[in-house]
Amino acid sequence: MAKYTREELLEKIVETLLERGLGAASLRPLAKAAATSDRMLLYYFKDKNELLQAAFGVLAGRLMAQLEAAFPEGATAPPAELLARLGEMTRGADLRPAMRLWIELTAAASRGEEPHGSVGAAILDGFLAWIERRLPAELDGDRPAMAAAILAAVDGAAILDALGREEAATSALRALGHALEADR
Amino acid sequence: MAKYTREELLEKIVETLLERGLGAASLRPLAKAAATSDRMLLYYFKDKNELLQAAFGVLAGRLMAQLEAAFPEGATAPPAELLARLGEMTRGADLRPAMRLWIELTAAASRGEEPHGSVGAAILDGFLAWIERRLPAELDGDRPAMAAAILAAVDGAAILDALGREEAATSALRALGHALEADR
DNA sequence: TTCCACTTGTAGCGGTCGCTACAATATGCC
DNA sequence: GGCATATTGTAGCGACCGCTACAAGTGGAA
Repeated sequence: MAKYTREELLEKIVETLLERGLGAASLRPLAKAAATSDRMLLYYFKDKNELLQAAFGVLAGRLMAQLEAAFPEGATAPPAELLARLGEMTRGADLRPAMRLWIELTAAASRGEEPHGSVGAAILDGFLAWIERRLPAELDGDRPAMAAAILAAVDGAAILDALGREEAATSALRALGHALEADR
Repeated sequence: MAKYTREELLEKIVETLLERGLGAASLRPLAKAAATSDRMLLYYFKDKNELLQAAFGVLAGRLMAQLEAAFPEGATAPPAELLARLGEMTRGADLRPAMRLWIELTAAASRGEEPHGSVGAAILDGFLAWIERRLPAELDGDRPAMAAAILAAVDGAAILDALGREEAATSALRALGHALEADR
């Protein structure tokens, strides 16, 4: 019997990642936060990249579950409402750390680092598809474009938030929502 | 007479930063790319943070000049057109590296790192003000909110781009532009 | 020419990084 | 109990990090 299973370890890693960010994600600190040693992390994961990849997998699963809970499969909403609710969720206290991590992941991906690039793209595709499924079928424009628009708006607001301009983020989302409402 | 002035050094640092990113910005590589030594960087700048801060200052100035050239002070445009043109510019080949760097800067800022936080916030405020000045005075909603909306849309598109989803970024900008057009 | 301040090179400090070699311990199976 | 296998600890490698001490070189002013 191992002291910790790979999965338990992963949960703690995800926690630490959310709390401290990708920049602070070196083996020894991660291990310490998970009450184990760097040696053990590399026992369960062949290298740091595999560890991160697995952790992001877990995290993406969690996020999807949270989204699902707030917005069950089958339900749909007009773009403006979807944007408003997603904005509210992603900017709330419990998803903030995830959005920060998301920006860090994107930053690393933009420089071609792996596994960040492929992991990030996969998560993004997942979110795009998720949003698209929640858009009414009778939408006049194409739904993929509308899904992309909503995701871009949420991510843009996350950037404003990350720089401490929460009022700007709030009004940006409101203005974009208003525009989407008028657009039909 | 020094071999290089502080300003010449800074120009090359900015170039390297744009090319290789914030993650690769350690003193020795930066110095090498500028054909000098880490020793000299710390002769002209009291530490790495001061160097970065100065470099970002130079970069922000450059960007503003480019924006200014494409969109002189005094000119205004309706939100949809402004968004379209800004999107085109920031996603073009010559501003891409700057947008990547912008995301990296935001990522660092979101973790409270300095000087990234204050530098990033200052640049963001500058852009917001710049956009606001180019919005028609007779805009019905408040102009700050519209400026924030446009900036968020551009930044959101930059995130999609950074993750290799350029088609999604394109259609997101188009959809948001269309919505802004309908909203009056 | 002498002198002094500015500029630059060399070397190295203490620290962290990812990762590995190797040995010790613990655990389940026969 | 004996044994193989799974788990964990200890130690350290070579590379890089930001930064500093110190001395040498350089050029202009007097």
